[in-house]
Amino acid sequence: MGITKTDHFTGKQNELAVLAKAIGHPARIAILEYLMKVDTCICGDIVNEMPLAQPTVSQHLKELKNAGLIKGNIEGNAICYCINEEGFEKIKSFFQQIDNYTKNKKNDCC
Amino acid sequence: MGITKTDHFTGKQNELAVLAKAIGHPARIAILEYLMKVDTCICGDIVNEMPLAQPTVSQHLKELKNAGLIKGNIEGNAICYCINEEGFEKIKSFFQQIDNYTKNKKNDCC
DNA sequence: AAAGTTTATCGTAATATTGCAATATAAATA
DNA sequence: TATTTATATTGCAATATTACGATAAACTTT
Repeated sequence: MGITKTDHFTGKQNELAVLAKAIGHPARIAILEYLMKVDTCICGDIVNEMPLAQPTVSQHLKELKNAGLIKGNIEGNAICYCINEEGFEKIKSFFQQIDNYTKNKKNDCC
Repeated sequence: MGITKTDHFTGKQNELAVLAKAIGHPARIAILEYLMKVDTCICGDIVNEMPLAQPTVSQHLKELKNAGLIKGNIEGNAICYCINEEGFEKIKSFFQQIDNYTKNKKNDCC
């Protein structure tokens, strides 16, 4: 079908899935890494840094923004994108949960 | 196209993308949470806990296993699945990197 | 105003994902 | 050995994703 049955899962599970899914593409990871590297909002050359066509990069940026992992403002004829820490905060607790679990894990059969 | 241009990205970026993508589905998050909750390898009732048909759950388990997020052994006529901490270790450093960045972030225009 | 620059959107093709019914496989048990 | 139980695989339909050319939109510069 290709359609995810979100109705059957909790809001948190769906929210986390959206965030993880957004990270789940090498181009989007490369974009996030680039935004961290330059540490500035004059990011007009993201397209030049990517091995993808401009419309494709634009689409990936849109997805990152929709997921809440980056934020951006219009600045003249350039767009200013940067990391949105709020999005990452939401994922953090999930990984802390995993971390916590693995430290106290009792079973060891696998 | 639907095909990801993995060739143009680094091995790390692709590896991380695979892991994040595997987490990027509510059913797979629910499975991971369940495995943590029960903290045992007698996990034969994952299917009963999920609002999905048995073949669908089996497929999601397979994807989690392929990504290295869970591991499993055959135990009689039941399968023993549990969290594979190695997979999560690989993601951890990426989030630490993000965390580190947001703490020292200089720009604040967005 | 015209031309240039930069990013977004539209349309489309190719491939991937999701989900399930049907069936297969494999071990446990009667 | 036949039946039951539990998981995996196959095959398929519906939808989603990825990528890009063409074009639009919006601002800058000449």
